[in-house]
Order: sequence, then structure tokens, then C-alpha cells
Amino acid sequence: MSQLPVQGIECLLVLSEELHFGRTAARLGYSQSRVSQLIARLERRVGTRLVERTSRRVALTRFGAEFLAELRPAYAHLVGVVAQASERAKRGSLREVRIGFQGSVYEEVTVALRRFRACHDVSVLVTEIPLGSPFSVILDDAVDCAVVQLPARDERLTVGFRFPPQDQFLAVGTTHPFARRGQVDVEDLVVVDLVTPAGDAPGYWVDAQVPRSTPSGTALRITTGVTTMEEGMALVANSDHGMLVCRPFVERSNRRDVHYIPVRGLDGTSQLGLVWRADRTTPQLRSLARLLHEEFAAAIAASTT
Amino acid sequence: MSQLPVQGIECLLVLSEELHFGRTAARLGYSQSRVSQLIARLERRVGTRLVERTSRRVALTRFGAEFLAELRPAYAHLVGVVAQASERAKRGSLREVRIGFQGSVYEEVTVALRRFRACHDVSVLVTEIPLGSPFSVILDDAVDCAVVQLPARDERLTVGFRFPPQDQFLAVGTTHPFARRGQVDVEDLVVVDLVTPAGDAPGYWVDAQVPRSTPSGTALRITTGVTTMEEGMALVANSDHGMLVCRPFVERSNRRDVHYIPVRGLDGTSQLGLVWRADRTTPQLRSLARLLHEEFAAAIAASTT
DNA sequence: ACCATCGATCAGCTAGGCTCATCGATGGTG
DNA sequence: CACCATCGATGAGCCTAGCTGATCGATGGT
Repeated sequence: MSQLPVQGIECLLVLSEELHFGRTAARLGYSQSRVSQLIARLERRVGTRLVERTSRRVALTRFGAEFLAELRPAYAHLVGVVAQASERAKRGSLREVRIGFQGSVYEEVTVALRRFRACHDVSVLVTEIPLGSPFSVILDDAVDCAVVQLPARDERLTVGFRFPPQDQFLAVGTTHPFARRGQVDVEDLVVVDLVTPAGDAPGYWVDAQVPRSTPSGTALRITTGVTTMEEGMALVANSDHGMLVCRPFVERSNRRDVHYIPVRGLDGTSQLGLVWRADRTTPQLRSLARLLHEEFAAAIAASTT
Repeated sequence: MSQLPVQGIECLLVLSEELHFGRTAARLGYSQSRVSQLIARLERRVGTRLVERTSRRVALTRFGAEFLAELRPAYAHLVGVVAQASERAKRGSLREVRIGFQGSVYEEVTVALRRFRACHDVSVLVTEIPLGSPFSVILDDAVDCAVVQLPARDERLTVGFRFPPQDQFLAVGTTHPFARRGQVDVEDLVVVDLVTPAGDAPGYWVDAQVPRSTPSGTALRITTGVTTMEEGMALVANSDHGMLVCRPFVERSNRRDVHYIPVRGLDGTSQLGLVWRADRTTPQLRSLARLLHEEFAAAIAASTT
């Protein structure tokens, strides 16, 4: 049996408006006797009379009035919580959306997120996800979606939005032979020991981030893996390793111990995407994708005029 | 049928702690199958899965966790409201105590009221009650208790506390023949047209306030009634009427158009009392009476040392 | 491969939710 | 003042829906 006499409470709430057992019963779809019973039981439960009633007059007791003053908002709140949950369930939306990021966050993304929060009355929780494991956190449900490097060839994943393709840069330490170069060619990479993301990402993805060989077919030296951008940069700064990074990262970086050199032949080969579990697709996530789309469309329009 | 699936809610609350259907059932005194049914129904009601469950593992859905985060406090609050009401019902205490006053309010009374509010977590509503109808507002339940002039010889009323008896004064206008007198005698009152409280108070009470005759037997002139102290003072100030008032009123009065003259022979004949309906006696009111007692005991002790 | 554990499901029982009929109280009316 | 209409309380009784016990299938450990 229930701890809380809800039926009695609902009955009292209506009765307090109608001040008439018959009408109260009609409104609730009960018989008059049921209302009488429910009120009587509630009074027994609370331990005192809540409604003063004769055959001619129904009025709240002073105690009843005070009780109702507290009860009404408390009950309404609880009903609201359940109703709101139903509402959100229908839209499949969450109250707190966890978004994973891999390294860099575009300016446009933060703007879109702000609009997203406002539109959907959600809070956004930003998490950094391992550089070399872009998909497992999504699949494990540790985040609801993530901005990760593409491609994402996995049936269990949906790419909701593809960011504009970006050129790539080679990050090297200040003492590296390439440090003073204004540009390098893909083929030049053969002499660099490239840092690669380490994690459980599928092979095709790792290969897409750090090619195993140059276009001409020469194999590249890849000996060291890192799990965060920060780790990679630290490694690059203090060794002769190199690391491929995308433009947004370069633009937001302010390290003095690392130089970024454009790589000819890798133009537009880096692309981020908003990815989520296909079976967790919700209107909310679609909306976020659309907001990102709009934001980038606006940014592009602004830059061309 | 109830609008709110409380049983399911209670079940979910326990299940979220136990994460085990069997133990949840045990705690609620249900069978395991019942818990399963209740959760399933709640999920149907809300419209989405709240608990992820296999035969080996029970865990809240992300949606379920968010739902619970709102549900738990809302439910607890509602339960609290009902429980608190039960508590108050047991003690017969109200959340808001209406206290009626007739004219003057002692300093000690306000102190006692402050302590009363603090002790019982109640709010106090002070109302002025008609000068000539001290009992009807109490009997009509318009106030929960009142500080009124005694005597109160009514079986339906309880006098919870008797204030210290006070001397009486004759209030007259500045132009009145007595205005400059330092004192008058009861017998002197025969030449004054005394203002009397007008209302539905019983005869014995009116007689006690304004004697019909002096101790020597001479009848007094009583032609005019008033319903508030303010009204009486206004009348006294602008006519040759006189009005008997008690010391606390004199001390708190700062009217320049009325003079107050001590009346020899009426010393200690005015007494206020805290009165309430006998059938509405509560520990709360008894406590208020006790607080008043303590306050006056302290005041007397302070004045004698 | 076997077993123990656990949640889902189904059929069935019965407690309790609910109604109907009736009563007594109340206040208005001629 | 008798009569009547209205309304809430009460008790008997019906039947729904709350609940259980038995069983099944899934899961994970040994």
C-alpha cells in the first residue's frame, strides 16, 4: 500500500474549490460517498478534521486551510515533475547533455551550444575524450554526443553534422629542422617521426588521422602514441617528433615552444563531425546538429561578404 | 483512480537505492513481481525506460537518473508536508495564530509573542477586536485567542492568563472641568457622562467596565457607546464626556487633547486576560499563556530589585 | 556444460476501492 | 410549525485491480 494518501489529497484539493461533495465527486468521476470516505480517511490519517461540514455547508477548517496552503504547491510541483518528465520522454530529450570534445573547440561551437542551452532548457556538460578513442566513449554512453575527427564508419554511430574541412599543420618543436620552414610538403613527412593518437579507435580511423605512407607510397615513421592533445604537444616540444594538427587547434594554441607549419598536400583533409549513437538519436541532438549547421552557414556568409 | 502514480514513484525511489528488484520488494513488503509491474507501469506512464535491467544488473537509465533527481526532493517535500501536518495535528497547533486585542498591548506581551513565534514556528496575526464585543469574535472563531478585559464568565471560554490588575484613569478633554485635577474620586464620576463600550458583550461585563453606580449608590450618567478606543478618545477630546481607561493605555497614549486623571477607589479594578474558546484549547495556546506568565514574573522581579 | 541468480510474465485470488440505497441533519417555506 | 428539499454519513455488497506464487528465459560464474 502507498505511503502517501494521494487519492485523498486530490480529493481534498478539488473539494477545497467546490466546497460541495457532490460536485467534487462529479469532477473526479467518483460517487459522493466515495468522496466522503476519502476525506474521512485523509482526516483520520492526518489526525484532525480538515473540512467542517454540515448537510448545508462545507468549509475548510482553519487547520485544513493551512494544510492546503502547503499541500497545493507541493502536490502541484510533484505532478509537474512527472508531467515534465513525460513531456521530455516524448521528445526524447535530456535535461543534461554530455558532449565530448577531442582537442579543439571551434568558436562557432560554443555559440551554437549557448543557443542550444537556451532553446531546449538543458544544461551542457563538456567532457574531453581520449584522442585515440573517439568512439568508445560514445558507444559506452559516457557522452551523449561528441565532436570528433572523422571518418566514423560505424553502423552504430550517426554523424549529425560535418564541420567544414580544414587544412592540416605539422606541429614541431622550436629546435626541429622544419621549425623555420614556411611550409612543408606531404612527402617531407617521411623524415619526421609522427606522433599518433593512441587508443582503441579502429584502424581505418587512425590511418585517416596519420597516413601510414605518403601519396607517393613511402612509409612514414610512426613510433609513439599519445592520448591527449596536451600530451602530444608536450612530446613535440621536447623531442624531434612531429604531429599533425588541424587549423582550429593552431588558431587557439598559444604555445611558444611549438611551431605549426602548413602541410601542402593535406589541404582540407581534416574534418570534425558531431557524432552520436545511432540508437540514441533524439530530436534534441538533431536540433543541436541543425544549430551547428546554421552557425557555420552564418559564419561562412559573414566571411564571404 | 489517482492522477499520480505514487506507488510506482515510491517503488522507483527504493529501487534506485537498492538496484535490486527482490530487495526493493522486501523493503516495500511486496513481491518481486509486483515491483516489476509497478516499475513497468511507471515507465509506460512516463513514456520511456527509467531503469536498465538484465537478470544480472539493474541500473538507472540516464533519463531515469535525471527524473529521480527531480522526483526525489519533490516527493520528499510532499511527504514532509503531510507528515508535518500530522505532527501539528497531534499537538493541536496552528501555523498561524490570530490574536485579538482590545485597545492596548503591553510591552511584555509583544516580548512574549516574539518568543512564542520563535518557539513554535508560527506566525502571529494581530487583530483589533471591537471594544464592546470582546467575546463574540472569539466564539465565532474569528481569532484563536484574545487579550480582553475581564471578567469572562462564560463556560465556553477559558481564561489562560490573568494580567496584573491595573489602576484606572479617567480620560477627559482638555477643556473638561476635571482636566487640571491631579486626582478624582469614584464619587466624583457622578457629574461625568461616561462613555461605555458598545457591542454584544454580556451585561455583567459592561457593568464591570463602567459601573452603573458609585460605591455609595449614586447612579452614573451613561449615554454614549463606542466600539473602539480611538473612537472613545476622539469623543472625549471633543466633548465633555469622560471615559475610564487602564494604565497601559495611558502609558502608551501620546494624545495632547486628552488628559488622564487617576481615579481613587478604582485601584486594581481593571484586569486583562488571555481568553480562548474552551473547546479550542491547545498546547500551543497553553504555551502562550505560560510565556506571558513568565514574562510578567520576570518584569515584576526586575521592578522589585 | 552446469548451475545459481534475477527479472519478466501469466494465471488466479481476494482485499479493498467504489457504488447504491438509505438515513439523519439542516435550513428554507407557506 | 409541519413539510420538504438538499446534502453528507453510513452500511451492505459488488467487482475491479492490486498482489502473489509459479514458472520461464536470460545471464554470468565455475
